[in-house]
Amino acid sequence: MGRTPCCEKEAGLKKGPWTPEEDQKLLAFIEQHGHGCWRSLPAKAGLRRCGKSCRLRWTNYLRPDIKRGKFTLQEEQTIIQLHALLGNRWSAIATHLPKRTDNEIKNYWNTHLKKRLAKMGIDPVTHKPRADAGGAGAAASGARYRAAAHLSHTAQWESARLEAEARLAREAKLRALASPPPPPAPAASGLESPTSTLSFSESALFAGAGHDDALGAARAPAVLTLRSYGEAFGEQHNFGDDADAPGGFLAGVLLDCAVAGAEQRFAAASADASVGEQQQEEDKGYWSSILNMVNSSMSSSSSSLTSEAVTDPAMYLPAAAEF
DNA sequence: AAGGAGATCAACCGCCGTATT
DNA sequence: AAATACGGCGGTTGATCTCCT
Repeated sequence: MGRTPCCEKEAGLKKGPWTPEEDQKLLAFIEQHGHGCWRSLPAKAGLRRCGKSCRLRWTNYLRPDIKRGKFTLQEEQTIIQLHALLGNRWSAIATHLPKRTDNEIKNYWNTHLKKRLAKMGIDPVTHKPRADAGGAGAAASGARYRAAAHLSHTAQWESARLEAEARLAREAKLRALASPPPPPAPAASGLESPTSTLSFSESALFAGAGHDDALGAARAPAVLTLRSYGEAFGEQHNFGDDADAPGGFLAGVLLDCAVAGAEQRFAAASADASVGEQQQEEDKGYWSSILNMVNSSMSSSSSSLTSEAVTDPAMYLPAAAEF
């Protein structure tokens, strides 16, 4: 009954940090044979490790397509936005950050971003200004609370959509394996995602931006979030009145948090002489870039993001601080 | 220079959903 | 249908590094 017995509990397996020799063995084996079944890999590669440990070492460290080092501002923004949408679903967030591992993103969130948001008076879990923060937080508008009330619903909506995307992708892959490949699709028709609210032209942007099609499609919701920033900004300023539009409310919360947090932080910084000028400049640049994204999408369209807006690389660059 | 505190991050642990027998 | 393995995920830990006193 069942599969062959697992030998994972086998005694004498090594734990702890990997040595360069072990890395070399694992790399050499995978380069030559691929990883195949992780369970049987250690024995074949001559490693006294469990398969799980090998898989982890490969996916988090040895894989050649891993980018290491400091996170860029754009990456930070993406993480914050996606965390607001998806919560602690690090693997889902990692699919939108090419070459970053879920473990790295999780670590970065826990050691940097979470603290930074908390310091700014934003609850890193709800992405709302903390009730006990006072100041700008206490002065939150009715719209902010209205937005908060919809947060859960919106996140669930987006989460369900992402799951549907994944399911459809799996099914498509299975179909592709079972039948000969279709002729190349026309450049811009008939490829709309059945679940995404993103137009093909928007999805295609990623595919044409140096990523493969699958990755481009996977990143599409990130664009959705950026567009939502624009929608929310319009909503907050009476540009639109579609209160039930998915994404808009959530983005409203984020934008509101960003502004309130920045205001509060700057006020605190002014009062507290211990906060250095450099830190203030960093914060200004950080939050103004978020606002810049909003403005970029606003200027191209008040209700939706055009392809021109997204293809403009300047949209992802830090804006000059104009506080 | 030394020691303590805090920050960082690689790796482990335990759980869960899916695949396999 | 049930039992079991496998792969993946998120939470947590602990060794190491860096900064501060």
